[in-house]
Amino acid sequence: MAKSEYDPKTIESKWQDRWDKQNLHKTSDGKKGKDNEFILVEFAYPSGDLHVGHWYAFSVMDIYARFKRMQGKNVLFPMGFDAFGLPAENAAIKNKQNPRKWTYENINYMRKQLRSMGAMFDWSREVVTSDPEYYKWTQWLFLKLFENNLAYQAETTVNWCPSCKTVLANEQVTGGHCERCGHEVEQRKMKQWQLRITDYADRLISDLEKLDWPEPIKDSQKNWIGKSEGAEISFKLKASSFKLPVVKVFTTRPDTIFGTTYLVLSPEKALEIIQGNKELARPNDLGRPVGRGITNKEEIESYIKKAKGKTELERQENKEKTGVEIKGVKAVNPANKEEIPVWVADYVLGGYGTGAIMAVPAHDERDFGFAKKFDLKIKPVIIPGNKQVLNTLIPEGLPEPDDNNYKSALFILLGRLAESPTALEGRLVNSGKFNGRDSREVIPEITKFVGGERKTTYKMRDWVISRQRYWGCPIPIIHCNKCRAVPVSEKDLPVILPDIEDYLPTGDGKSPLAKVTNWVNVKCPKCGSEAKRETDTFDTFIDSSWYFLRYTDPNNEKEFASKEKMKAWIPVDFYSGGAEHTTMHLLYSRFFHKALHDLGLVNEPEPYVCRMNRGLILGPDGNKMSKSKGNVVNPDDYVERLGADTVRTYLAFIGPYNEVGSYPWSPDSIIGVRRFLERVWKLKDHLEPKANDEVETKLHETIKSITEILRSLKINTAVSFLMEFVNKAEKSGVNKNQYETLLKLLAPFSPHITEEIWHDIGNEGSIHEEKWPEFDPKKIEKSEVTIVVQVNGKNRGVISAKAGIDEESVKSLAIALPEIKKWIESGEVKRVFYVKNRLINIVL
RNA sequence: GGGUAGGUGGCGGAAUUGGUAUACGCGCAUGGCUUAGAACCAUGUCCCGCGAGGGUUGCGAGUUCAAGUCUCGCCCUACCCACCA
Repeated sequence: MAKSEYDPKTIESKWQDRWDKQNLHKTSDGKKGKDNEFILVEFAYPSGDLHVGHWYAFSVMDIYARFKRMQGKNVLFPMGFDAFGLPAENAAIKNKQNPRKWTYENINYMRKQLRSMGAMFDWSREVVTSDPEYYKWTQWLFLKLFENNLAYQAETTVNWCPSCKTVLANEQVTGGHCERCGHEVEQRKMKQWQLRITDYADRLISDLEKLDWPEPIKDSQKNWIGKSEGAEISFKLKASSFKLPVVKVFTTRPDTIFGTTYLVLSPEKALEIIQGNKELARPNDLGRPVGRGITNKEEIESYIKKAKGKTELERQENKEKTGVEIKGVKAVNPANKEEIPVWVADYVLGGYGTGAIMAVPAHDERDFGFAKKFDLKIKPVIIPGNKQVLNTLIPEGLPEPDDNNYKSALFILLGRLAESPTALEGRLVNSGKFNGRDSREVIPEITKFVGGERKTTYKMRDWVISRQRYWGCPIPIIHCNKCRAVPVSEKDLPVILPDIEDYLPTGDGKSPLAKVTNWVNVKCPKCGSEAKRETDTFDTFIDSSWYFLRYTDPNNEKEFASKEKMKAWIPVDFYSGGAEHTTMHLLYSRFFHKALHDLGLVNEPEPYVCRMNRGLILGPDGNKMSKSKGNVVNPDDYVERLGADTVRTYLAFIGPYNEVGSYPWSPDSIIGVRRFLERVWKLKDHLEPKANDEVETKLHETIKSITEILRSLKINTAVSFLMEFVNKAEKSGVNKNQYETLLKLLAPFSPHITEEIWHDIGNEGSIHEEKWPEFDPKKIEKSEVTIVVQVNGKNRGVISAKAGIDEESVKSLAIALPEIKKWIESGEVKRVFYVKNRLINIVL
């Protein structure tokens, strides 16, 4: 055993080669006496370069997977590429490259980089979503949804990104901008393929209860789905000489209906009504266009035109309310038969609820703002039940309302309420026979009274899945004039994405594939007449909605995955990924899985038992890494300079992995980890023949702590426990046995250096196939404990004593201490609190 | 405006869940080895005070023998969502 320098570069590539040759990371579908454990990390997007974020995502989870494997689990830890989609295509176009060529070159390069991490990925199960062997099954699964009416094509208002020249799903628009390119998104009416995710809204919420997920993730999914329960209530419209249709409004607060002082229609809804659209507003008895009762039609039409021209961004930036009254028309409040004005305003959204609201300015801030601006009536109908709120509304000096002054107090109260609305609960006033009732309790009764219907609405919309872009999975549908949308027959799958020269997005609402006439023109599979292929491609999130299923059976040519293999691995035991996917991929794939479950294609209703969102690595300056800020850390440089083991262990050490924190990369701190590994390395030349008892105790404490901590992924403290042990070992000496245990504990973090030393000190076989050390509870039982002595809750001294010592003995030992004596002399001991083996507090 | 998570040294962060606050690492300081460096070694490092001692977990109150941890009020930060009735 020769003394040598720690040289990670040589060691790391040496072991990576050997592990490959030994097939060390190949996972079988079941091992005798071992439980299967599926540990999943969101697969890589082939953006071209492995950045620190990838390292953080994969290498820390690799530590966890290795830990589980050493603990005796049969661990599946696969890797693949989410290779289709906008970002790859946009990047390829920017680099004037064919998207296919660009993507596959990136994948090859990234595979190499991923290898340098020394992760235990089972590459034999690799999945690439743009491979026909994979997307054949994406198409097949889609057709199952289509056949069962879970996929449909419909004309709706959709998000259109003029820069990416395609539609986007709601989830892919943030703050009115395209999630991918950042361009402003427009609203367009287009016929698009959609999936009925809204049918699953309730189950997507209720099944969250079954999952072992952090509450914040559940909350934001619930929030996104946005369930709200309320009622639809009809308001009759009235004009001097014409009957007009009924308008339905959606409200969560039917209890406030007596306070409705006007009605507001969204521009979309108003258009339907003034044009006499039959769908939502029935034509009047005379069959005449309903718009005839309206006296300022031009004004309204020009307002609607303007409002619809606004982009999302303009709406958001300009919260100043605008609107126009529909003159000559009144609505009848069904609660009190009052005639109230009808307005059009774009603060009411066309796509939510019924696209029309009853405005209650006294109890809704938005309505209040609008009423103030246009000088509309404000009528309070609830007085606060909350005393505090009540008191802020009563002028000082006025006694609290009692029977005598009730009327005057109420009068003042209502005046105040009309001046500034408060979202309230309390007692109803101005509400006819419901006066005095509790506002919440009365909701069902009032709803019934006005002929309303209980109704639940969701913010979430159906998932728009077609894209007018080249680089995606073709939608396996053939359009025939007679038979309409016909599925491609199973034997003809996959519909191969043709190689084309002219792949640039066209912007005319059609995919570039539409120009490939010899591909587009086909015979109808049903009737055999001339037909055309669907030319849109799938949203990438379709590809990623089921990739984890394919990992269980990646080479199956007959099925997307066999039931048997899925039974062995699904549901995923642990899923780690980015927080940005909480309301995208994570929601989509839960839905997708549920749909497949309903069709009997998968066994489980939920795909992921346990989910954790990881945090973010920031640049050294504390800002999000970006090329423009020049703070991008290239992990390859650090691997080259300090070694992969150092980078992996540093990323584990940087902060807790079980929280969505953001941690700045510190070029200084990482050196501390390298020093630590150097010290582990040097220790091998200084092994003692005999075990030191203190070191032995520390070792077993370390085993215990690390085992507990790794389970919860508070992995940063695991590294510090290892450091503490090495500090101790350097001071007091370790023997070979203890050192080997240390190496095993360190092996998941730093697989190369530990393997090298493991062999260097005379072991055969891989350290990674060793069993995880177990601690001996007897060895961590302390014979001596340090007990803190407090006087009146302040630390005044410590005593050492035998573990398990009783209160009386501790008390007399404590009182005997000189530094305690002087405190006690000044008073009489009244009470004593003793926490076993830890603390005694003497209260004077 | 809504939801969620947080505020602990110069910095990243610990704290057995109510029991010695600042573990571990970085940085810094002093000394050493070295021609020189530091990715080396040793010691020190929350603040005030010469000292006994006192103070300290965003601010203010409260509960408790004991509070970073529990309760209430306020302030601030980050992320996600946002005219969703």
